[in-house]
Amino acid sequence: MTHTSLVWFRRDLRLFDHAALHVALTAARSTSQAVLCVFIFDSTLLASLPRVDRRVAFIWESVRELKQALNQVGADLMVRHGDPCALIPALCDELDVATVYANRDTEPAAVERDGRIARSLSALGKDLRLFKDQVIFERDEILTQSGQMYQVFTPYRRAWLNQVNDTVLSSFAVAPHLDQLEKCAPSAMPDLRQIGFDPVDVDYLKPGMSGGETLFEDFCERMQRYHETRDFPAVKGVSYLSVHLRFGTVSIRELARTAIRIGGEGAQTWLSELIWREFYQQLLWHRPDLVTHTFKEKYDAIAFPNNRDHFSAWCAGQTGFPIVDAAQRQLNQTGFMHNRLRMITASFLVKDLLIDWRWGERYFAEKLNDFDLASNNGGWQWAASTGCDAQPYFRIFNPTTQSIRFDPEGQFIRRYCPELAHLDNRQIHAPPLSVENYPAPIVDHATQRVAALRLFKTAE
DNA sequence: TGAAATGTTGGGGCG
DNA sequence: ACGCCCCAACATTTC
Repeated sequence: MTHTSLVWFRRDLRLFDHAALHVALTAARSTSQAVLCVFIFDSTLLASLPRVDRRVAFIWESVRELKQALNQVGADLMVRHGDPCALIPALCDELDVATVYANRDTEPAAVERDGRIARSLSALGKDLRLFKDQVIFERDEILTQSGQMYQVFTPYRRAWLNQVNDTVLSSFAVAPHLDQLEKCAPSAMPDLRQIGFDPVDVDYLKPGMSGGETLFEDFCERMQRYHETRDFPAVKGVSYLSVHLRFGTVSIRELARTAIRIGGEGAQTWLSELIWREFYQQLLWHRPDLVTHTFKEKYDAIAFPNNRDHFSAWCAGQTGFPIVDAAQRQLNQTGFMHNRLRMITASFLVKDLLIDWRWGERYFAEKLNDFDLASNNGGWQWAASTGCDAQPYFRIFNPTTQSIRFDPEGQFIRRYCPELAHLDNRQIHAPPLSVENYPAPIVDHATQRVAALRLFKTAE
C-alpha cells in the first residue's frame, strides 16, 4: 500500500519557490506517491476576530487563487475550517497520509501548535516535517563569534550579508514536479460567510500570488530611489509588499535576490528592511517571552499612567496632532500605515501620552493588514525604547517637527484629515485652535516630553 | 531611524 | 577704533 503525503499550506500561499511543496513533490517522485494539498482556516484563531476583517478576506482571496492554480494542473486544494490540531491528524488518518510537509513558523504559538500536531502524528506513526521558507536565515543560523544571539542590528546585518549566498537564495522549484500532485476533481471551498465573516473589499491590496507579482514588478522600477523616497507617506516610495510577505504570496528569496542583483543605495536600503524582518523573527524565536515582556527587563517596571480617554483619542485619530491623526485614520480606513508614521504614532503613544506600548501593539495587531507578531512587537519595543537595539528612551520624536520634515506639503494630512485641508503648509502641522471639527491638542508636547523622561528615569 | 538645552563663534549695530 | 551687546548660526552636550 502506498501512503500519501500532504502539504499543509499556512502562511505560504503560492505555487512557486515553496520549500515544503518542493520537498514533498521531489520525495513523492522517487517513491511514486501522490501529494495532496490542504489549507485550514483556523477556527481557534478566527473566533476572536471581528466579522469584517481585511486579513481574512485577503487570505480567502489568496487561497482561492492558489486553489484555482492547482485546479488548472488537474489537482486540488482541500480547504477546511476548524482546529488544525484536530483536523490534521484526522485528515492523515482518513486519507492514509504518512507525512505532512509544511513550512516552519517560528512564532511562539505556532511552535506550540506544530509541536502538539507532531506529537499527535507521531502517536499514529506519522511525521510532520517542517522547512525553512519564509526567511533567508532563521532561528540560530546567524550568531556572533561566541555563539550568542546578536544584540545589535548593524553587526547582525553584516553577518547576514556575509553569510548570504546563491544556495540560500535559490528557489525551491515546484513547476517541474507538479505531475506528482494527486489528480482530483475540484472540491468546494467555504465562502467567507460560512467561516463567520462578512465580505470586504481588498482588491486594493491586490491579494494572491498574482497580486504579489504585480506589486513587486511595480516596486522593482522604484527600488533604486527607495532610500530617498521611503520616508514620505505622501510619496509612493515603499514596496507595499509587507502583507504579501506575511502570507507568503511572494517569495523572500526572489525579493532578496532581486535587491542584491539591482544593487545601489536604494536596493541596499530596502534589503536592510528585509534583514530587519529576519532580525526580529530570530529575536522572537530566541526570546518568546517578548510577547509579554520587555527586552530590557528594567523597563517592565515602568508604571504607565494609561489614560483611557487619551488612548481612545489616539485609536480614533482625534489627538489634535494632525500627522498622528492622519496616520491612525489611514490605519482604521485601510489597514495600512506607512513605516515612518508607525514610528511617529508609536513614539507619540508612549512618550507623549505615556501609555504602555503593549496597548498600541495590540491595537496595531488588530488593525494592520500586514500584522506580524515579530515585526510588530519588535517595532513597538524599538519605539518604546524597551527593545533589543531600541532607540534610547530620551530620543523622543517631536510630532510637529516630524510632520514638517516628512509631510512638508501636508499632502498626507489633507488626505485623511479633510477638515484641515484648507490650512496652508505652515499651519497644517499645528493648526490654530479655531478649526471647525478638529480637536485641540489633547496634551502639550513639551510638558509630556519632560514627564516621559522622568517616567523612564524611575526605571533606570 | 532626535530634540532640546547649552556652549561657541562671529558679524553687525551702537555708544 | 574699540568694546560691548545681541543674536543668528553652528557645534556640542544632555536627556
